[in-house]
Formats: sequence, structure tokens, C-alpha cells
Amino acid sequence: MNKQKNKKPLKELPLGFVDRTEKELLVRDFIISKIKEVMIRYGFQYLETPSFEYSESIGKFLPDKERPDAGVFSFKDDKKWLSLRYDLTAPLARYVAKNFLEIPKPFKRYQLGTVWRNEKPGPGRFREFLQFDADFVGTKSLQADAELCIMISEILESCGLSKSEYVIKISSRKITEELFKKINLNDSEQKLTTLRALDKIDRLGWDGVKQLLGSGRKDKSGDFTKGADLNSKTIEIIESELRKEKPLTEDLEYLLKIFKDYNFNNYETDPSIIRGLEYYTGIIFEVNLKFDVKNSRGQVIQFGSIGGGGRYDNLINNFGNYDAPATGISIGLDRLVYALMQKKEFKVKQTKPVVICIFDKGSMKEYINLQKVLRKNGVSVEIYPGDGKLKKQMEYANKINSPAVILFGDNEIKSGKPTLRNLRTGKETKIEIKKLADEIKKII
RNA sequence: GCAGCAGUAGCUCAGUUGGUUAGAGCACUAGUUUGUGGAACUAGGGGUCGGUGGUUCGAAUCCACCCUGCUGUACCA
Repeated sequence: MNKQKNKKPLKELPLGFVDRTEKELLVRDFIISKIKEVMIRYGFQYLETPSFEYSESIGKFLPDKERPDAGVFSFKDDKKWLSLRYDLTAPLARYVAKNFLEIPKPFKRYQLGTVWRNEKPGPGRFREFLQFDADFVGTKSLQADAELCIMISEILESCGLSKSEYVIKISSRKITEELFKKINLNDSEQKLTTLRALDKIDRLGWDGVKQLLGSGRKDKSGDFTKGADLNSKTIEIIESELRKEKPLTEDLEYLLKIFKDYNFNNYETDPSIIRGLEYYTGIIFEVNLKFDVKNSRGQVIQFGSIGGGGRYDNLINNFGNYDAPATGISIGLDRLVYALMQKKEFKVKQTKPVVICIFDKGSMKEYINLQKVLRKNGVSVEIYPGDGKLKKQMEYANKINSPAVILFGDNEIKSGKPTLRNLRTGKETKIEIKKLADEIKKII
């Protein structure tokens, strides 16, 4: 006999997906409002593209040749494969190509949106998350790259971070290009592995990176990662070239000049900034927080950057012959929210309603009138949304962190003066309905 | 993906040579108080011990596989 179990629906979430509660959402809303303010001041256009695209629109020109179709959520329509977008850059490229003749050149757009990645989630990384992107399309001017850096720093500061709490690290792909020429590295596989290894300097330090450039590296759990297999002499050259102070490439030189004109100095040039993507062609940058970020158990974790970007002059050409050099930035909003929430001084006000207690259903009309008056005067208020004794109602108000309850029983109705009980102090006062809203605003 | 560690009530966790009906604190519900929250006391509900299969007279405990979580690493458009 098969034991028919009474199967209940799962209450668990799919791997890598999370519920987000008010505290986090309010911080997120706050950051978004700041982003929008800055974007408007910088003259960017707001754009929204759909969550789904034809897989081929966002997939065919994917820069990562190793796994052209892996990592996205897809399903088949009647005719074609659709995919949930995995970033906002690919839809932008598609949008630009589709509307190339109509849009202004250069084209500046910003976008906030959820993206999905079908990958194994890691610490602070989910399969559904919110990204913020700003891009310039159709300009080669480094003024654009400079503005992106300055703009993101303005956003972070308007979110309450000080200059000492973040830094923009900048570099250029041209540095590594020149380096590869010098050491005569032509194998594209080795080049890629080398770039990826160099990208990890901030986490692994030069010792770890040199192991990855050579035969490989064992991490602290004992797992082994294969390296780029460069010989030790080449590795020496790479290290000395990237570590020593040397003249900057022309594009960086110019970028710094613009920074100076803007009087912007919260950056570091760092030739070890690489970024994994193959499609970058020039200036690249990364936004790093300089304070420790902890997990729910209070352990400091490897947090990495909250965003970055750079110049990709050839990407949009994948859609055809468009003259669309571009540069852009992506910020992982959820990561930024996560980090900001840990700063003690960063608190977002959560407004909780004052609760009108119910004594007698027969007086409901009086309660409703009172509620109406208070709402009209801008007070967050609710009639207790349930049944139960006064004690239960008080417990509810306490539980939701309500600032006060209003007791409006027979006595109060007769006298026209409800009792306002401040739930933080326990103090009760009888106040005329007219003056009640002002009194409540004082204690919120 | 790879590696290490872990999974017992909503949460934090006890529970060894395998042995009745699996425990505590917090939280929850009701009452002590029929117009008063945070404290105290009393009572109560809540678990197929992550899942499946195996060993055994008997499994939360031993074995195998799987799932999930954490940390590192890889990848990250």
C-alpha cells in the first residue's frame, strides 16, 4: 500500500529567492528616491524595458563565450524562446538598436529594474535582485565616463555616506592590453584567466593572485583552482608592471584631468581593477565601500564592490552596424541597501498608525467619524481591524509599534473628548477631537 | 560547479555506548484583570527530529543517496 500522505503546499521559497520586509524596502525606497533626484539633475532619461526579452535578443551576442545560454531563466513561447533579463545593459543595447533613428545621439538613460540569474546564490547574492544602471550611448567623450563616476559618488553621499566610507577605483583596459603585448601573451584563454586572476587582488592579495597566474591555488576549504600556467618570469613582469608607479595610459590621464576640473578627488587609480567582462574596451571603474559588512551572525564577510562599469564601444554593434560607442555603470541596489542598513546612523522612519480601540460595535459610526477627521489631517490611523477585548487591542497596538491608542468609549463620546494614550509613556489625556490631530503629531 | 561545516517546535538550541509517550528558553493562545500593552504567575496548543531508502526486535541517534542553509572558492552577461 502506498501511504497517501496529506501533502501540504510548500512554504519554502525557490532557491535564491527571498521575501523582503518593510524595513529593507523603506531603505531601498529612500535610496531610489535619491537616485532619481540625482539622475534628473544630471539630465538622464528614465526608461523601462520589459522583464522578458527574446532569448536571442539578449543572448546571441553574450560576451561570455564559455556558456552562451546558461544562467538565464527561459521558457518557450508558441514560437520562440523567451528569457528573463539577466542585466539592464543587454536590453539597453536592444532598445538602442530598435530605436536608433529616433533617439537623440548621444543618448543618456537610466533604469531601475529587477534582474534574474539562474545561478547558485552566494552570500548576499540572490537569483532575483534589483539593479540600477546609467549609460551614455553614442559618445566617445571621456567626459561621459567622468560624469558617471562623479554622479555615483553624489548618489552615495546623498544616501548619507561620507567620502571616507567609499572610493571609486579606476583603471583602463588599455593597461592590460599593453601588458599582454609586452609579455607576448596571445592565447585568448590564458588572457582571460589572467584577467580574472588579476581581478581578485583585493580579496586574495598578490600571493594568491600569483598562484592563480601560475599553476593554481588551494582555498581555505582545501578546494583547488587551476591557474593560467604562466611561467614565473612572466608572472614577475606582470607583478612589477602593475605594482609600480608608472605613467598612466592616455585615457586615464585625460579622465583625471576632467576629475580635476570637477574638483572630484574621491578616486584611486588602480591597475589591478580589471572587471571580469570581456566586452570592456577602455576606462573601467568599481565602487567600493570601505567599512566592514557583516552577515546575520555578526561575522564580517567578503562583500566586494557594490557596482561598477566602464566603456564598451563595440557591444551595441552586435545588433548591426550602429555607430554606438557607450559607457555605463551598474549598481547592485540590494547590496547597497544591505550595507547601508548596517550603519547605525542610517535609520528610515517607519510610520505606524494610531489605533482607535473598539468598545462597542454600536458606536462604530463615531469611530469612523473620528478616523476620518484624523486621516484628513494627515494622521496615520486605523480602527482596530479585528474583534476582541480591549486588552487584545492594546497588545496589538504595542506589537505593531503604534505610537498611541485612542479610547473612545461611552464616557468619551458623551463628553466629546477621546482619551489619547501615549504608548511609549503610558500617559493618558482627554482631548477635544479638533485638537487631537495636532496632539498626535507631537508624539509621533 | 568544487570544498568544508550544519539541519530537532515559529526562533535559539539541549538530547551517546541505538531503548517507553522527544525536551528547555523565547514567541504564540487562554486565564489571573468584563475600559488599558510592555512585568509576573497558571494552564494550553504546536514536532512524521530536512527527505527517501537501508541496517536492527527497536533509529533523532548507525549507513547510503538526495534536498536545504552557512562559509570559502569558481563563475557572474
